[in-house]
Amino acid sequence: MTDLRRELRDRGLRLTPQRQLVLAAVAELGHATPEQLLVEVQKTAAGVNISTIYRTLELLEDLGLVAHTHLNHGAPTYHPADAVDHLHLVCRNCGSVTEVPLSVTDAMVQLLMDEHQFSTDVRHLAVFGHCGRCQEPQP
Amino acid sequence: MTDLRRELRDRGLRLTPQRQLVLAAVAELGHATPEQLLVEVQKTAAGVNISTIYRTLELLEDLGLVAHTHLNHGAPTYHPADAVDHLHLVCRNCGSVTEVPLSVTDAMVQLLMDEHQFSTDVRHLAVFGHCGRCQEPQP
DNA sequence: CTTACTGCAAAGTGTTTGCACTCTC
DNA sequence: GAGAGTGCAAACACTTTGCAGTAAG
Repeated sequence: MTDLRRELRDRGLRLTPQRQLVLAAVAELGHATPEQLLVEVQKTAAGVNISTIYRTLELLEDLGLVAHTHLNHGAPTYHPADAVDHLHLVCRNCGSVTEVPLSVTDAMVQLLMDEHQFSTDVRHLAVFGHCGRCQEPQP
Repeated sequence: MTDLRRELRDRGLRLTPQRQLVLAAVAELGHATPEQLLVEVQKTAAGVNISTIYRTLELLEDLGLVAHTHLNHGAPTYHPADAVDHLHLVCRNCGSVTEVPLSVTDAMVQLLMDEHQFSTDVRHLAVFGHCGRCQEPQP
């Protein structure tokens, strides 16, 4: 909160109720789409517009306070950047999103760095497949 | 091609020039957006409409002949399903897409299966980060 | 000759932008 | 007060849909 104020001032930007509310909503909801965040924010400030949500999310992402992932082919979902200690498993059958520890990617991340000089941004990693309850019908 | 005809007939569907052309374009272009596929198809058949591209891609994906991946937050890219022997590395800075052997994911895929009963669909895996030429400026 | 398929145009999502007004600093 | 930030409405990019005409079987 005060953290946000400082981050903003350092860039000559301003702290507004909207920005505080969007950041709070991202923290509150876990992973939510812009539309869902709008609904949450409007519980407190009914007049807030969707375009403000988009502009604010872009800003907060720039500041490194939130991150987004594409979990489906619709709208992206946003979550607090510091809560990124998990990987998203998206079931293509039932749509469920499971979170697992990031450590499962360690070997891959290491390989990509060593052999391809590629530094993986784990905050944007979503893995598609089929969850335990929806085991793939043999194709 | 004859393969396509059979696949279609088995479902009571028809082989049309449009469907042949879209499948050929997917094979030709590697990974292309619906819009790019339209342009390619129109080189041969100028009258083809974008909605036919979408409908055909959905059908071909259903038949298991093509697959798609979201490499950026715009349009998805389609590629032949049988050419899926690589993983996409997407640079968030320069936008370049590098292909690396799927084997880099082996350890992760194994872990997800063993510990989370999750079968990974590698055809939809895109990894974001920074390529060798765009090494992440320390945040 | 039946009905799957296509082209067209219109509507639906999700996102961005220009502008005048407002509020933070 | 100066100018960053907001709400609004309109534009944009991508995708889907209803319908009447066309063509594959």
